[in-house]
Parts: sequence; structure tokens; C-alpha cells
Amino acid sequence: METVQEIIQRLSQAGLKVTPQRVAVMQALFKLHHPRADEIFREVSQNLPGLSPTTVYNVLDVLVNKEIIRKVKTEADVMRYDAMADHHHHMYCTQSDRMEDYVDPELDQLLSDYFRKKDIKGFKLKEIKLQIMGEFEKPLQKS
Amino acid sequence: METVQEIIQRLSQAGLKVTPQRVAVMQALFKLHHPRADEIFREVSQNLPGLSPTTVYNVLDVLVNKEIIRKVKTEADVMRYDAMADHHHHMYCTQSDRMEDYVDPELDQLLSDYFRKKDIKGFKLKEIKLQIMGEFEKPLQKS
DNA sequence: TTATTATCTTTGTATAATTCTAATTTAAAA
DNA sequence: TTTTAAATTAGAATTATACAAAGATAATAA
Repeated sequence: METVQEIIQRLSQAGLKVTPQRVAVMQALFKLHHPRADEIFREVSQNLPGLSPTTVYNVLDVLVNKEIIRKVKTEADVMRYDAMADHHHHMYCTQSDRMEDYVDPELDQLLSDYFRKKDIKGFKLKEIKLQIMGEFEKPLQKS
Repeated sequence: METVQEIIQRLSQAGLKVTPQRVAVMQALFKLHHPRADEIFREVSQNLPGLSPTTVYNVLDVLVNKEIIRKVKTEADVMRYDAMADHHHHMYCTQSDRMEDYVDPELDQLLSDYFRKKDIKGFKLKEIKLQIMGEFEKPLQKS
């Protein structure tokens, strides 16, 4: 969970103006779990009445371009957003659009070793992300 | 490249009626490379004038549900579809929307061994798919 | 601190992808 | 064949997202 200070710092570092809208969108991204744009809009609107949906899309686009956050598409065809603190993978439920983070440095090491040897011709590899498909056994708890 | 015979057989096996629209959509899926719904629509319309876009969406949904084809989840806003002959991964260009298949049984073995040991709690794993992000060195040839 | 300016946000409209509904047609079983 | 459940269609509706122009504001430098 990031503090406002850290959010402000991240925005500045990226050469972005620090606006209340941007800070609030980032906060929503940390608070909500892989939210959709409309969820962010609703959340942020509570603190910033009069917020425009366009602003949310603009802010999200800017953050994606600066690689501060990421877009992720789920099974259900909705776009979700992810504050990408550290490198991580995603577990997807094949029955719903539920999605969770999966962090596993050991696996990352294994993969990075493997691909160092492998070296795909004509392709400069930058990152490996896993989509781990399956079913969650326990239903998601309401927060 | 699948023959019409094989496509018909696959549809029947899944308990689906064999309609010209379905066969044509499957053919388009093999001909085109990870097409979007609208690309399929345009392709199939050439042979089946008067085709409705709704039909393309319906057919794609049915095929996805019967696990004959797959939706490909990317960071792009549009959904792409994949005739899933064999298990494979995807390589993505970070500079464009280019996307290629990546087949690597050795890697699959490695991953399956790893996750057999690992066993994520509360999650029934079905499949691992890699998103290999990077840059293609040579531009794609026009077909 | 204040003025300046580039950047951001907003409003309102537009567009594109996808879904819905209800009517019509068709593949396949009897 | 006839029947019927399943599939397709047209057209309207919805939804998410993008656009363009005007107004507001954060950051820079005077």
C-alpha cells in the first residue's frame, strides 16, 4: 500500500504534473484490486465530485504509457488496470473474471535461466509474464 | 491448415450443428492469424454475403465455450481469437500489435514439473500460458 | 509571490465493439 | 418428409472508450 508521498514522487519522476485526479486514480488502483475503469471512476468520484470519466481514461492512458501501471484483459473481456509495483504474474479463473497476482521469484529465476540459454532468433526478449489459468477453490471474500 | 472435413468433424464431435457460417468462421480462424472479430467478419462475408456480425460473435462464443477456439488476452483493447490446435504460447511485440505463436515442449515440461512441486493453495491449475514480451528484429512480411 | 505557459481536465459529442430482442430460417433427428 | 430445437438474421440498444475544443491549473521562472 503506497502512501500519497510515494505516489506524488512516482508521478514527478515520470515528468508528470501532480494533479488531484492523478493522485486519486493511483490511490484507487492500490485500494481496489485490478479495477476496471468504471470502478476507478466511481471510487474516485467520491472524493472528487464532478470528475469526468474522460479524465479517468486520460489518466489511465498516461500512466500506462509511462509504464507506471498496466492494462490487463480478463476472461470476461473487460479491461482491468494493475498498479505494477513489482514484477508478477496473474492467475485467472476460467469460470469468472476473477484474477489474482502471483509472485514467485524462484520461478522467475528458472525462466530467466531457461531463456538465456534458449535465445529466440529474431526476437529481443524483454519480459516473461505467465497467465496461470485454473479455478479458485474458495470464493472471493467481500472486503 | 485444417481441411473442411476436419472442421466439420470437430463441430459434430462437440455436438454442434454444422452450419456454413460456423465452418466459414473456423476456416477464417485458420487462414487469418489471431484475427479480431471484425477481421473474421470481413473475411467470411466474402463467401457468405449477407452474413450478420451478430452471427460471427455468436459463433465465436459457442466455439470458445466448447473449447474449440480461444480468446487471446492481450493488453490491446480488442479481443483476438485463436484456433487452438496445440498448446502454445504467444510472443508479443511491445512496439506494435504483432503477435506470434511460440511452441516449446521442453519449456512446457519444465513448467509442468515446477508447478507439480509447487502446488498453489486453493487453486486448481489447468494451464500455463506465457506472454513473451519483446521486440521482433525483422519486420513482418506481407503475405 | 506572482505571472506565464504548457499541461491537464472538462463538457459534450462521436464512434466502435459488442449485445439484445424478436422474428425467421435451417440442420438434423425421427 | 416432417418436426423441432438450434442457429441466423436485422435492427436497435448498450457499453466502453475516444475526440475536439474550451476552460482550469500545476509548475516554472521572473
